[in-house]
Amino acid sequence: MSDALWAALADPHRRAIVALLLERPRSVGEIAQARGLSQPSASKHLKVLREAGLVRVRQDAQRRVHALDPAPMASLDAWLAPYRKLWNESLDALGRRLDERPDTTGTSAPKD
Amino acid sequence: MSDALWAALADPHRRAIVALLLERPRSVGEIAQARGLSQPSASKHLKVLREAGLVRVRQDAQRRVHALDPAPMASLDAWLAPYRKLWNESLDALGRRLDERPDTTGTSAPKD
DNA sequence: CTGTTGTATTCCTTGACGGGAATATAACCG
DNA sequence: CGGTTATATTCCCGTCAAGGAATACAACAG
Repeated sequence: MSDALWAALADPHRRAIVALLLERPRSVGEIAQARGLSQPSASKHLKVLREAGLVRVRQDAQRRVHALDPAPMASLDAWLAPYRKLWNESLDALGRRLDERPDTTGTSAPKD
Repeated sequence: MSDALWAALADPHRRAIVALLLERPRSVGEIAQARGLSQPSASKHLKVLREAGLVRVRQDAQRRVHALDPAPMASLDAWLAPYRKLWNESLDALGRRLDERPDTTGTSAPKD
């Protein structure tokens, strides 16, 4: 449950990279092109992901093939676990309430 | 999958607040004291959590009692789902995944 | 209305983060 | 060896978020 993990995933580009690597390992160049990033930018983001333990590198000639390491995700899942119970109850209750009363129960809608 | 949600949870103080609210709803002052935050700081963090939809507020006299709304956590869970498969399948298979591309490099020992 | 409590907001400063350009490093090929 | 490809790193800069102090605002008690 390191801060580094959260910080790494807080960036949309990095989440996109992680999603890319979910499909298959890719080189830095592939990632940069796929996400429309400059090469240095991709390299830097990958460094953050590496240091968060989310990604591992294998060297293939001049290429550096990055692969997802889903292990840290498990700690996210563990962190999420206590809340999971809650939202199951909440959604359940909400559904019931909505069935009974079609009313705006301030569920969310962050208006601004 | 709003960035606001990730940004809100990227901060350790805010994760701590969320954990506090998992136990029971609390007023701003209680939260500030429990986490050793100044009152303005607590108020600001709670605002971020509110705007991320993670917290809802009920007014009790002059107090503002904040309660956790676990619903947004569900989107985190959904985001996590594809990765959950990976680490559930078998962590042993990770090594195989990393060596997915057959090559002459016989060094399979994971570095880092 | 006046004072008091609880909370929100503003102002300011500081440090971290991300992007771009240029450059450095590494691995390969001839 | 020199040259080429792939990636990493550095430097600079604009932006943004967080913290502290002071203040504004809201709800209540009398």
